[in-house]
Amino acid sequence: MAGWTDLDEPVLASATALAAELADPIRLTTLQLLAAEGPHTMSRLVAALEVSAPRLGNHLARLRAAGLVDVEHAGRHAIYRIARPGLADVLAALSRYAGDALPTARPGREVTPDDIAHTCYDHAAGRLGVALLGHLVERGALTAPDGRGEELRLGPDAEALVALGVDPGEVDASRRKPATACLDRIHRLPHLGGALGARVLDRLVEQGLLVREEGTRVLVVTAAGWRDLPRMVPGFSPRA
Amino acid sequence: MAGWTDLDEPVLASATALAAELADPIRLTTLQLLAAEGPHTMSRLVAALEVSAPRLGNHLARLRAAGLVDVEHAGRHAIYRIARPGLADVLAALSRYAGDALPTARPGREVTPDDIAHTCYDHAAGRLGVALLGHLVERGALTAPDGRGEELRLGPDAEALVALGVDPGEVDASRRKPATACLDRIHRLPHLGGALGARVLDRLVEQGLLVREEGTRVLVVTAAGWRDLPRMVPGFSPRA
DNA sequence: GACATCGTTCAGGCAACTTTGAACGGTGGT
DNA sequence: ACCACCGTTCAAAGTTGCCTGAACGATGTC
Repeated sequence: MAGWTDLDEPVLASATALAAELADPIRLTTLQLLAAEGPHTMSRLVAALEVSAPRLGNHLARLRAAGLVDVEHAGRHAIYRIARPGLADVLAALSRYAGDALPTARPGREVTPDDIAHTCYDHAAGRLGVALLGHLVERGALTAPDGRGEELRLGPDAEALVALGVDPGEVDASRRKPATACLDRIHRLPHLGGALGARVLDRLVEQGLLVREEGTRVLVVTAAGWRDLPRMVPGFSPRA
Repeated sequence: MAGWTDLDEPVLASATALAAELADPIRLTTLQLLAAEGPHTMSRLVAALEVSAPRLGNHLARLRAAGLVDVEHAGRHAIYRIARPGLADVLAALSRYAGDALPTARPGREVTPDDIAHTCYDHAAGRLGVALLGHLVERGALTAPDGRGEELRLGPDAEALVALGVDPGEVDASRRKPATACLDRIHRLPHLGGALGARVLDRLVEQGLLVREEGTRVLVVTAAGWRDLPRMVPGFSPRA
C-alpha cells in the first residue's frame, strides 16, 4: 500500500506538480494574466512581462506539458489560454494568502493608502477594486470570466450596481467594453475595469467616499468612505 | 518601476515562495495533515509519513523559515501546527483542482466506486465524506477547524444534521470525540470522522442510500442514493 | 521571391534543491 | 548518573531546474 507521501497517489502527484508550476514568477504571472484578462498571444505576453521570447517560450512549453494552458495557432500568432477555468480559484487562494501573510512576515510593513485604493487608468484598483469585482460577481451583477475567452459580462441581477449608485443602462458601452477584469499589479487579483469600472469610480467620488489625490494615483478613502464602503462592498474591510 | 515578474513585488514573491513550499510531496502532505487534523508532534508525523527524522526535519525547517508552521516545544516533543488558518483555503483549492484535473490529464482514468465513497474505520470517506464535511460546515452544523488547535466542533445550527436523519443529541460523545476532521487519503481533503461521522454513515445505510460491500471498504451508492444524496449533500454530484 | 516577424527548440553552463549519514544538545525515565 | 529517546543541524553527493544564445520552421508582407 502506497504511503501518504508516495507520488503514486494521483492527486498528490498532480497537486505537487501544479504547485511546482506556480512556483516561478514568470509562470505564475502568465497564468494570473490569462486567468484575469483572458487569452493573450505570446507576443503580447512577451511585451507585458518584459522577458525574452525564448525564456517565456520555455515556460509556456512547461505549462503546456502540465496541461495548465491551451494553445491555438492563428496564422503566425499563438494564442494562449487557461486550460481549465477552475485554475482561477487556485490562483485567487494563493494570492489572497500571500497578500494576507505579508504584514505578518515583514513586521515593518504597513498597509499603505496605495494598497487600499488607487486609480488604474480611470477605474479603481487596489483592495477596493478587487473587492468591488468580487462583490458584483457574487451578487450576480456580473458574470465571472473563465480565463478561456469567456469575458466579464453584465449579469442578470443589477441590484448590486444600483446600490452603488450606478444605473447599468447609463454605462457607455459603445466605444469600449462595458466591463473588463484587469489584473491588479499589487494584489495579483482581478479588479473591475472598463466603462463600468470608470462609472463606478466616478459615482463613489461624487458621493464623497473617495478623493483623488492630486499628482498621484492614490485614492484616499474619506471618513464617510470608511463608514459606508465596508457595508456597500462586502469584502472591503479596514482590517488593520 | 518594477515589472510584472519582478520579485520585488511583495505579493508575487510571497506567492511563488508559498507555491515552492507546496511543491514537495512531504511538505504538502505535512501541511495537509496539520490543516485537516490539527497539531501533530514531529514523531507522529514521522510515523504517519514513513520518512526518516532528518528528512522530515529539513522540510519542517523550511516550512518554519517560510512562516507556514509554528512550533511549540513541550518537554522533548515538538508540536507543529499551521501558522495561519487561511492556509487551509489554499490547500483545499489545490487539492480540488488536482482532483478535478486528473480525469482530463489521464484519459484512461475512470472514476472508481472507491473514489466516490468508501469506509475509513467506521465513517465515510471519498468524495461523499469530503462533501459531507463541507456541507455541514457551510450550513453551520459544524465549526471548521483552523488547523492550529481549534478542533472541529458542533455548530449553532443543527438543521442540516436533522435533514440527514441524525439527532445531534443522540451522538455518543462520551467515549470519543463527537466530530473530527480526517484527511482523505485519495482526495487530500478533510472528511467527517468521529462519533458523528459514524452515526451519519449508519443513518445513510439504514435509509438505503448506501450499501457496505462485503469484504472491501467500498460503499456502493444505491439508485436511491444517486437520486437523493446530491440533494441532501450539495457538493456531492455525480459529475461524470 | 526576398524579407521581417513570430514562435519554438536545443545544448551549454550555472544555481538551487533534496537526500543521506553522522553527529550534537536536550529531555525524561530508571 | 546513566541511558534511551526526541528533535535538530551539518556537509557531501546527486539531481533537478533555469537562463542564455543560437538556430530553425512557419507565416505574412513588400
